[in-house]
Amino acid sequence: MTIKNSNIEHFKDTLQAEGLRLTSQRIAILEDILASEEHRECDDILFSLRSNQISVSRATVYRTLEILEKGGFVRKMNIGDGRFRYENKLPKPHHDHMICLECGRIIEFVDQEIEARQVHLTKQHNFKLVRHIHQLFGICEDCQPAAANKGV
Amino acid sequence: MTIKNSNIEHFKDTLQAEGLRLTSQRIAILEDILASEEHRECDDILFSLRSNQISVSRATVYRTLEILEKGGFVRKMNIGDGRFRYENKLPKPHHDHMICLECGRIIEFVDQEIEARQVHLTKQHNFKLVRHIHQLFGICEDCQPAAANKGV
DNA sequence: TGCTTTATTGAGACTCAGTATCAATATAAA
DNA sequence: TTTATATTGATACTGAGTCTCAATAAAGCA
Ligand SMILES: [Mn+2]
Ligand SMILES: [Mn+2]
Ligand SMILES: [Zn+2]
Ligand SMILES: [Zn+2]
Repeated sequence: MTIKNSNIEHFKDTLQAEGLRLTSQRIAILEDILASEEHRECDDILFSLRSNQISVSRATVYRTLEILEKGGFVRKMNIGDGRFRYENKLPKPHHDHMICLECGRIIEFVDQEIEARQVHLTKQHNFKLVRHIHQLFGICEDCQPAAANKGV
Repeated sequence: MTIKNSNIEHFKDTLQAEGLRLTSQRIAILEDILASEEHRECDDILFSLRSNQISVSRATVYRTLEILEKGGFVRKMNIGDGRFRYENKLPKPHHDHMICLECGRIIEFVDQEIEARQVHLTKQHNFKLVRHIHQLFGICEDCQPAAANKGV
Protein backbone atom coordinates (compact mmCIF):
# COMPACT_ATOMS: atom_id res chain seq x y z
CA MET A 1 0.00 0.00 0.00
CA THR A 2 2.76 2.42 0.92
CA ILE A 3 4.72 1.32 -2.13
CA LYS A 4 1.67 1.74 -4.28
CA ASN A 5 0.99 5.19 -2.93
CA SER A 6 4.52 6.32 -3.62
CA ASN A 7 4.06 5.16 -7.20
CA ILE A 8 0.82 7.09 -7.48
CA GLU A 9 2.63 10.17 -6.15
CA HIS A 10 5.31 9.64 -8.74
CA PHE A 11 2.65 9.31 -11.41
CA LYS A 12 0.99 12.50 -10.22
CA ASP A 13 4.29 14.37 -10.47
CA THR A 14 4.86 13.03 -13.95
CA LEU A 15 1.41 14.14 -15.01
CA GLN A 16 1.71 17.59 -13.48
CA ALA A 17 5.01 18.17 -15.23
CA GLU A 18 3.08 17.81 -18.49
CA GLY A 19 0.01 19.77 -17.43
CA LEU A 20 -1.97 16.54 -17.20
CA ARG A 21 -4.43 15.58 -14.46
CA LEU A 22 -4.64 12.70 -12.03
CA THR A 23 -7.98 10.97 -12.53
CA SER A 24 -9.64 7.99 -10.90
CA GLN A 25 -9.39 6.08 -14.17
CA ARG A 26 -5.66 6.68 -14.46
CA ILE A 27 -5.09 5.62 -10.86
CA ALA A 28 -7.12 2.46 -11.35
CA ILE A 29 -5.21 1.53 -14.49
CA LEU A 30 -1.81 2.12 -12.91
CA GLU A 31 -2.77 0.17 -9.79
CA ASP A 32 -3.95 -2.74 -11.91
CA ILE A 33 -0.66 -2.79 -13.76
CA LEU A 34 1.38 -2.52 -10.58
CA ALA A 35 -0.48 -5.52 -9.18
CA SER A 36 0.38 -7.74 -12.14
CA GLU A 37 3.54 -9.56 -13.11
CA GLU A 38 2.26 -10.45 -16.55
CA HIS A 39 2.76 -9.25 -20.10
CA ARG A 40 -0.81 -8.26 -20.89
CA GLU A 41 -2.61 -6.69 -23.80
CA CYS A 42 -5.04 -3.80 -23.47
CA ASP A 43 -8.13 -5.96 -23.15
CA ASP A 44 -6.55 -8.11 -20.44
CA ILE A 45 -6.17 -4.97 -18.37
CA LEU A 46 -9.66 -3.82 -19.26
CA PHE A 47 -11.22 -7.13 -18.18
CA SER A 48 -9.13 -7.20 -15.03
CA LEU A 49 -10.48 -3.77 -14.11
CA ARG A 50 -14.04 -4.86 -14.87
CA SER A 51 -13.66 -7.94 -12.68
CA ASN A 52 -12.98 -5.45 -9.89
CA GLN A 53 -16.14 -3.50 -10.78
CA ILE A 54 -14.13 -0.69 -12.30
CA SER A 55 -15.56 0.59 -15.56
CA VAL A 56 -13.14 2.37 -17.87
CA SER A 57 -13.38 2.73 -21.61
CA ARG A 58 -10.97 0.98 -23.90
CA ALA A 59 -9.89 4.33 -25.35
CA THR A 60 -8.91 5.54 -21.91
CA VAL A 61 -6.87 2.41 -21.25
CA TYR A 62 -4.97 2.94 -24.50
CA ARG A 63 -4.48 6.62 -23.73
CA THR A 64 -3.24 5.92 -20.22
CA LEU A 65 -0.90 3.17 -21.36
CA GLU A 66 0.71 5.65 -23.70
CA ILE A 67 1.30 8.10 -20.84
CA LEU A 68 2.61 5.32 -18.60
CA GLU A 69 4.99 4.15 -21.27
CA LYS A 70 6.41 7.62 -21.83
CA GLY A 71 6.79 8.01 -18.06
CA GLY A 72 8.73 4.77 -17.76
CA PHE A 73 6.05 2.99 -15.72
CA VAL A 74 5.31 0.30 -18.30
CA ARG A 75 7.14 -1.38 -21.11
CA LYS A 76 5.29 -1.83 -24.40
CA MET A 77 6.30 -4.90 -26.37
CA ASN A 78 5.05 -7.09 -29.14
CA ILE A 79 5.76 -10.73 -29.70
CA GLY A 80 4.97 -10.72 -33.40
CA ASP A 81 1.29 -11.55 -33.16
CA GLY A 82 0.12 -8.11 -34.19
CA ARG A 83 -0.95 -6.97 -30.72
CA PHE A 84 0.92 -4.94 -28.15
CA ARG A 85 1.53 -6.15 -24.64
CA TYR A 86 2.43 -4.14 -21.57
CA GLU A 87 4.34 -5.09 -18.45
CA ASN A 88 5.00 -3.32 -15.16
CA LYS A 89 8.47 -1.90 -15.66
CA LEU A 90 9.10 -0.26 -12.29
CA PRO A 91 10.53 -3.18 -10.29
CA LYS A 92 12.44 -4.70 -13.19
CA PRO A 93 15.84 -4.18 -14.71
CA HIS A 94 16.21 -4.64 -18.45
CA HIS A 95 15.53 -8.13 -19.70
CA ASP A 96 14.56 -10.05 -22.82
CA HIS A 97 12.07 -12.88 -23.39
CA MET A 98 11.74 -16.54 -24.26
CA ILE A 99 8.24 -17.16 -25.57
CA CYS A 100 6.57 -20.56 -25.71
CA LEU A 101 4.88 -21.13 -29.06
CA GLU A 102 2.46 -23.63 -27.46
CA CYS A 103 1.19 -21.97 -24.30
CA GLY A 104 2.42 -18.40 -24.57
CA ARG A 105 4.40 -18.62 -21.37
CA ILE A 106 7.09 -15.98 -21.12
CA ILE A 107 10.45 -16.57 -19.45
CA GLU A 108 12.57 -13.51 -18.80
CA PHE A 109 16.33 -13.52 -19.20
CA VAL A 110 19.35 -11.27 -19.39
CA ASP A 111 22.83 -12.17 -20.51
CA GLN A 112 25.69 -9.75 -20.07
CA GLU A 113 27.70 -11.38 -22.84
CA ILE A 114 24.91 -10.77 -25.32
CA GLU A 115 24.41 -7.23 -24.09
CA ALA A 116 28.14 -6.60 -24.54
CA ARG A 117 28.20 -8.13 -28.02
CA GLN A 118 25.35 -5.87 -29.07
CA VAL A 119 27.34 -2.82 -28.08
CA HIS A 120 30.40 -4.18 -29.84
CA LEU A 121 28.55 -4.99 -33.06
CA THR A 122 26.80 -1.65 -33.30
CA LYS A 123 30.08 0.19 -32.71
CA GLN A 124 31.58 -1.69 -35.65
CA HIS A 125 28.91 -0.13 -37.86
CA ASN A 126 29.06 3.32 -36.23
CA PHE A 127 25.46 2.65 -35.29
CA LYS A 128 24.19 4.44 -32.19
CA LEU A 129 22.31 1.78 -30.21
CA VAL A 130 19.14 3.07 -28.56
CA ARG A 131 17.21 -0.07 -27.62
CA HIS A 132 16.80 -3.66 -28.68
CA ILE A 133 14.38 -6.54 -28.93
CA HIS A 134 15.59 -10.07 -28.38
CA GLN A 135 12.97 -12.81 -28.37
CA LEU A 136 13.62 -16.55 -28.30
CA PHE A 137 10.68 -18.57 -29.57
CA GLY A 138 10.31 -22.25 -28.86
CA ILE A 139 8.70 -24.85 -26.63
CA CYS A 140 8.81 -24.51 -22.88
CA GLU A 141 9.64 -27.38 -20.56
CA ASP A 142 6.01 -28.00 -19.63
CA CYS A 143 4.81 -28.11 -23.24
CA GLN A 144 7.47 -30.41 -24.65
CA PRO A 145 5.70 -33.72 -23.93
CA ALA A 146 2.49 -32.46 -25.50
CA ALA A 147 4.35 -30.93 -28.43
CA ALA A 148 6.21 -34.18 -29.06
CA ASN A 149 2.91 -36.02 -29.36
CA LYS A 150 1.84 -33.56 -32.01
CA GLY A 151 5.10 -33.97 -33.87
CA VAL A 152 6.62 -30.56 -33.20
CA MET B 1 18.15 -15.83 -65.84
CA THR B 2 19.21 -19.42 -65.40
CA ILE B 3 19.37 -18.92 -61.66
CA LYS B 4 15.93 -17.38 -61.72
CA ASN B 5 14.53 -20.22 -63.76
CA SER B 6 15.88 -22.80 -61.38
CA ASN B 7 14.10 -20.97 -58.59
CA ILE B 8 10.88 -20.99 -60.55
CA GLU B 9 11.34 -24.73 -61.09
CA HIS B 10 11.87 -25.16 -57.38
CA PHE B 11 8.74 -23.11 -56.72
CA LYS B 12 6.79 -25.25 -59.17
CA ASP B 13 7.89 -28.41 -57.41
CA THR B 14 6.92 -26.95 -54.05
CA LEU B 15 3.51 -26.04 -55.36
CA GLN B 16 2.90 -29.39 -57.00
CA ALA B 17 3.79 -31.20 -53.80
CA GLU B 18 0.84 -29.39 -52.22
CA GLY B 19 -1.54 -29.77 -55.15
CA LEU B 20 -1.14 -26.07 -55.97
CA ARG B 21 -0.71 -24.54 -59.41
CA LEU B 22 1.93 -22.37 -60.99
CA THR B 23 0.31 -19.19 -62.24
CA SER B 24 1.61 -16.09 -64.00
CA GLN B 25 0.83 -14.02 -60.89
CA ARG B 26 2.82 -16.31 -58.64
CA ILE B 27 5.77 -16.28 -61.01
CA ALA B 28 5.69 -12.49 -61.25
CA ILE B 29 5.61 -12.10 -57.48
CA LEU B 30 8.45 -14.54 -56.89
CA GLU B 31 10.56 -12.91 -59.62
CA ASP B 32 9.99 -9.50 -58.12
CA ILE B 33 11.12 -10.74 -54.73
CA LEU B 34 14.16 -12.52 -56.16
CA ALA B 35 15.19 -9.27 -57.85
CA SER B 36 15.14 -7.28 -54.60
CA GLU B 37 17.56 -7.11 -51.71
CA GLU B 38 15.19 -5.14 -49.54
CA HIS B 39 12.88 -5.80 -46.61
CA ARG B 40 9.60 -4.78 -48.19
CA GLU B 41 6.00 -4.77 -47.15
CA CYS B 42 3.17 -6.12 -49.29
CA ASP B 43 2.38 -2.82 -50.95
CA ASP B 44 6.01 -2.19 -51.86
CA ILE B 45 5.92 -5.42 -53.83
CA LEU B 46 2.56 -4.55 -55.33
CA PHE B 47 3.76 -1.13 -56.51
CA SER B 48 6.97 -2.63 -57.82
CA LEU B 49 4.94 -5.07 -59.92
CA ARG B 50 2.70 -2.26 -61.17
CA SER B 51 5.70 -0.19 -62.18
CA ASN B 52 6.55 -3.10 -64.46
CA GLN B 53 3.01 -3.07 -65.89
CA ILE B 54 2.09 -6.21 -63.99
CA SER B 55 -1.33 -6.09 -62.42
CA VAL B 56 -1.95 -8.39 -59.49
CA SER B 57 -4.45 -7.96 -56.70
CA ARG B 58 -3.31 -7.23 -53.18
CA ALA B 59 -5.06 -10.38 -51.95
CA THR B 60 -3.03 -12.49 -54.35
CA VAL B 61 0.21 -10.92 -53.18
CA TYR B 62 -0.66 -11.75 -49.58
CA ARG B 63 -1.70 -15.27 -50.52
CA THR B 64 1.47 -15.86 -52.51
CA LEU B 65 3.69 -14.45 -49.78
CA GLU B 66 2.21 -16.96 -47.40
CA ILE B 67 3.04 -19.82 -49.75
CA LEU B 68 6.53 -18.46 -50.34
CA GLU B 69 7.15 -18.15 -46.62
CA LYS B 70 6.06 -21.71 -45.95
CA GLY B 71 8.27 -22.89 -48.80
CA GLY B 72 11.31 -21.11 -47.40
CA PHE B 73 11.58 -18.63 -50.27
CA VAL B 74 10.93 -15.55 -48.20
CA ARG B 75 11.34 -14.50 -44.61
CA LYS B 76 8.49 -12.66 -42.96
CA MET B 77 9.49 -10.19 -40.29
CA ASN B 78 8.15 -7.24 -38.41
CA ILE B 79 10.09 -4.38 -36.97
CA GLY B 80 7.47 -3.37 -34.45
CA ASP B 81 5.58 -0.91 -36.60
CA GLY B 82 2.53 -3.12 -37.00
CA ARG B 83 3.22 -4.17 -40.57
CA PHE B 84 4.96 -7.24 -41.92
CA ARG B 85 7.96 -7.10 -44.18
CA TYR B 86 9.33 -9.77 -46.48
CA GLU B 87 12.83 -10.43 -47.72
CA ASN B 88 14.30 -12.80 -50.27
CA LYS B 89 15.61 -15.63 -48.13
CA LEU B 90 17.14 -17.91 -50.74
CA PRO B 91 20.65 -16.48 -51.03
CA LYS B 92 21.00 -15.59 -47.37
CA PRO B 93 22.14 -17.44 -44.30
CA HIS B 94 20.44 -16.60 -41.01
CA HIS B 95 21.00 -13.06 -39.82
CA ASP B 96 19.50 -10.42 -37.55
CA HIS B 97 18.90 -6.71 -38.05
CA MET B 98 19.98 -3.27 -36.92
CA ILE B 99 17.24 -0.81 -37.76
CA CYS B 100 17.71 2.95 -38.04
CA LEU B 101 14.95 4.83 -36.22
CA GLU B 102 15.49 7.87 -38.46
CA CYS B 103 15.65 6.54 -42.02
CA GLY B 104 14.54 2.94 -41.68
CA ARG B 105 17.81 1.63 -43.09
CA ILE B 106 18.44 -1.99 -42.19
CA ILE B 107 21.89 -3.39 -41.53
CA GLU B 108 22.19 -7.17 -41.34
CA PHE B 109 24.43 -8.93 -38.86
CA VAL B 110 25.22 -12.30 -37.35
CA ASP B 111 27.33 -13.03 -34.33
CA GLN B 112 28.28 -16.57 -33.45
CA GLU B 113 28.83 -15.71 -29.79
CA ILE B 114 25.27 -14.44 -29.50
CA GLU B 115 23.92 -17.44 -31.37
CA ALA B 116 25.82 -19.73 -29.00
CA ARG B 117 24.61 -17.87 -25.89
CA GLN B 118 21.03 -18.23 -27.06
CA VAL B 119 21.43 -21.98 -27.24
CA HIS B 120 23.10 -22.01 -23.84
CA LEU B 121 20.42 -19.86 -22.18
CA THR B 122 17.51 -21.85 -23.55
CA LYS B 123 19.13 -25.12 -22.47
CA GLN B 124 19.36 -23.76 -18.92
CA HIS B 125 15.58 -23.42 -18.94
CA ASN B 126 14.93 -26.72 -20.74
CA PHE B 127 13.42 -24.57 -23.44
CA LYS B 128 13.47 -25.98 -26.96
CA LEU B 129 14.63 -23.12 -29.17
CA VAL B 130 12.86 -22.94 -32.54
CA ARG B 131 13.63 -19.46 -33.86
CA HIS B 132 14.52 -16.02 -32.64
CA ILE B 133 14.18 -12.33 -33.34
CA HIS B 134 17.01 -9.98 -32.48
CA GLN B 135 16.64 -6.38 -33.54
CA LEU B 136 18.94 -3.51 -32.59
CA PHE B 137 17.24 -0.12 -32.91
CA GLY B 138 19.22 3.09 -33.08
CA ILE B 139 20.66 5.74 -35.37
CA CYS B 140 22.72 4.76 -38.38
CA GLU B 141 25.98 6.43 -39.28
CA ASP B 142 24.44 8.59 -42.01
CA CYS B 143 21.64 9.84 -39.77
CA GLN B 144 23.71 10.77 -36.73
CA PRO B 145 24.57 14.35 -37.76
CA ALA B 146 20.92 15.09 -38.55
CA ALA B 147 19.73 13.37 -35.38
CA ALA B 148 22.22 15.36 -33.27
CA ASN B 149 20.74 18.59 -34.61
CA LYS B 150 17.32 17.45 -33.50
CA GLY B 151 18.64 16.55 -30.07
CA VAL B 152 18.33 12.78 -30.32
C1' DT C 1 -16.63 26.76 -0.74
C1' DG C 2 -17.99 28.05 -5.32
C1' DC C 3 -16.29 29.61 -10.01
C1' DT C 4 -13.68 29.17 -14.19
C1' DT C 5 -10.69 27.07 -17.28
C1' DT C 6 -9.50 23.33 -19.69
C1' DA C 7 -7.97 18.42 -19.51
C1' DT C 8 -10.37 14.07 -19.63
C1' DT C 9 -13.77 10.77 -20.52
C1' DG C 10 -16.86 7.44 -23.04
C1' DA C 11 -19.34 6.28 -27.11
C1' DG C 12 -18.85 5.38 -31.30
C1' DA C 13 -16.97 6.57 -35.89
C1' DC C 14 -12.95 5.72 -38.29
C1' DT C 15 -8.31 3.74 -40.08
C1' DC C 16 -5.68 0.37 -42.05
C1' DA C 17 -3.22 -4.03 -42.53
C1' DG C 18 -4.59 -8.24 -43.34
C1' DT C 19 -8.28 -12.07 -44.17
C1' DA C 20 -12.51 -14.25 -46.01
C1' DT C 21 -16.07 -14.83 -49.60
C1' DC C 22 -17.51 -16.02 -54.00
C1' DA C 23 -18.47 -15.87 -58.89
C1' DA C 24 -15.61 -15.83 -62.95
C1' DT C 25 -11.38 -17.67 -64.86
C1' DA C 26 -7.20 -20.30 -65.63
C1' DT C 27 -4.46 -24.44 -64.86
C1' DA C 28 -3.25 -29.22 -65.39
C1' DA C 29 -4.32 -33.76 -66.16
C1' DA C 30 -6.82 -37.05 -68.87
C1' DT D 1 -10.54 -30.82 -76.02
C1' DT D 2 -12.87 -31.64 -71.93
C1' DT D 3 -13.23 -31.66 -67.11
C1' DA D 4 -12.32 -30.97 -62.33
C1' DT D 5 -10.78 -27.80 -59.39
C1' DA D 6 -7.30 -24.38 -57.92
C1' DT D 7 -6.81 -19.42 -58.46
C1' DT D 8 -7.97 -14.82 -59.14
C1' DG D 9 -9.86 -10.10 -58.32
C1' DA D 10 -13.34 -7.36 -56.36
C1' DT D 11 -15.03 -6.39 -52.42
C1' DA D 12 -16.87 -7.22 -47.83
C1' DC D 13 -15.19 -8.00 -43.50
C1' DT D 14 -12.20 -8.20 -39.10
C1' DG D 15 -9.85 -6.43 -35.27
C1' DA D 16 -6.39 -3.65 -32.96
C1' DG D 17 -5.73 0.79 -32.28
C1' DT D 18 -6.82 5.96 -33.10
C1' DC D 19 -9.74 10.02 -33.56
C1' DT D 20 -13.78 13.08 -32.66
C1' DC D 21 -16.68 15.56 -29.87
C1' DA D 22 -20.14 16.69 -26.50
C1' DA D 23 -20.52 15.91 -21.61
C1' DT D 24 -17.87 15.74 -17.39
C1' DA D 25 -14.43 16.40 -13.90
C1' DA D 26 -9.88 18.08 -12.08
C1' DA D 27 -7.19 21.95 -10.47
C1' DG D 28 -6.22 26.58 -9.48
C1' DC D 29 -8.12 30.62 -7.65
C1' DA D 30 -11.47 34.17 -5.56
MN1 LIG E 1 9.17 -9.06 -19.28
MN1 LIG F 1 17.49 -9.25 -43.61
ZN1 LIG G 1 4.61 -23.72 -23.00
ZN1 LIG H 1 19.47 6.10 -40.80
